[in-house]
Amino acid sequence: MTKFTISEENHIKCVYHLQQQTGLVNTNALAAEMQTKAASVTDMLKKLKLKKILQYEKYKGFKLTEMGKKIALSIIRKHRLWEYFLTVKLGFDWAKVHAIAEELEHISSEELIQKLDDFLGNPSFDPHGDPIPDSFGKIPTIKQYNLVQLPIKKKAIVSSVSNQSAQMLEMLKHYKIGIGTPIQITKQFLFDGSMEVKILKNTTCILSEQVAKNIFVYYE
Amino acid sequence: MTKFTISEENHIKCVYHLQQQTGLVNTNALAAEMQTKAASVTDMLKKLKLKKILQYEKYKGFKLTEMGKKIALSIIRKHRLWEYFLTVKLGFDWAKVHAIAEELEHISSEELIQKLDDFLGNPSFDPHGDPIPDSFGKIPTIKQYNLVQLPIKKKAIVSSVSNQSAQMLEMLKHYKIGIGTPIQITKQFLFDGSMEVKILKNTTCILSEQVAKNIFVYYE
DNA sequence: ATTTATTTTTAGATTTGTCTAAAAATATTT
DNA sequence: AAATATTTTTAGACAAATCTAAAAATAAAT
Repeated sequence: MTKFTISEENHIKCVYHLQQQTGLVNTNALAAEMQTKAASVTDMLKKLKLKKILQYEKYKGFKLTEMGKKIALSIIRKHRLWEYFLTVKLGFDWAKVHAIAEELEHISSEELIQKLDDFLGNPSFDPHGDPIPDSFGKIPTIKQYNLVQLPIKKKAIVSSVSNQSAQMLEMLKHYKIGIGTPIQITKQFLFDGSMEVKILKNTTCILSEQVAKNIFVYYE
Repeated sequence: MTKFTISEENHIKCVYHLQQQTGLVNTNALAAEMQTKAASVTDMLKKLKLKKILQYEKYKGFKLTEMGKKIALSIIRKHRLWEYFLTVKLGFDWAKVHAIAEELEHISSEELIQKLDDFLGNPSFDPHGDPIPDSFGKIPTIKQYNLVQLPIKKKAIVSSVSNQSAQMLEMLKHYKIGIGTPIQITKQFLFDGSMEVKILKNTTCILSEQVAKNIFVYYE
């Protein structure tokens, strides 16, 4: 795979995210997302078209080629693996990891990413609950559930937490619930939606419905 | 501390290394080391002088200011911590880590480096045996010894290995000797310089003088 | 102490990524 | 469908980091 500049990589990644929502992407949308000007985007589009990253007709909008998608996914893979590393291994707050991963995702070594992936235990989701593509660009299709949806007694793994307020993080820290923690609902209290949850194999705790619906898990 | 471009950082680091050997650095030497042209170096020198990183008089050679040294040391710190991470945590060969660390050293977050340092257990030496400056730029002065110099029975920590041939690495892997491994000489055989070495608290092994002089340790 | 060689700097060009302002294409409204 | 508004592209400029070729300063050699 050819090498790209940081600016090129950022544009590719951004087009990928936009076209997930809208199919075809247009110049102004990309400019807004990239915090740059439409004219600059046009320049970049020409360059990326030449490199066969984009299908692009003047005034008509654009989208990634297969090659372009592959590159986007490899950048997203790096980003999410680094985010996982920063939170799970270095103990960063969820809120801070994105900006740092924006830099780390441009480190080029493929071997580094493969080894990092193994070191982390080949996680399927980053700390924000977004799936981590594998080295072929395949995105895991395992469904995520929040704890309200999780069947009782089913063993599952915490994959993400949607509400990342300080209070929430504080609470999770107290109960030693983190990304990758094995978890199991042992009892449900229907009158208020709260539940008893077994963590690891040790502790149990009671979580309110309010909290439970913000904790996401997957199983199998 | 102000922000610098990757190119600026690389020049600063390079001047630091050169002035360690020669005191004053001259244009051609830096150009050679940076794999660039003398004219490009002159341009960069002007820029760095303006930013008060260098003391520089036309045609007279140059060296870093105190500020410049501080910045150089913070880059070197990052480089060596990442090298340590790559070998000890990700299992990279010594030979491969330098190139990757050249990229990682430019990631800007100070908090990242502080957390990485803690995660690694605040190591004093990188896998090549070079000292890792602390967050104030202080370089550890603890002396390193090779195993031939290490007093018998003295408990020490493996800090680096100078001969990084495949055979050597193979052997170290087999005996589970790595950076950070506690080690102790239990017996010396004067007739051939070989020695019996206790590793961790478990295994012992016999190392030839040839091998022993390539393994570096520190204690206290 | 001249001449010659080496080192360093300047002057001017190039590439990359960005910008502004104006022109061109497309969309929307009356 | 003509007028107006919006979007997109072009044209030309600029800063950063590099280069080549030539000039200037310094060092070495006769």
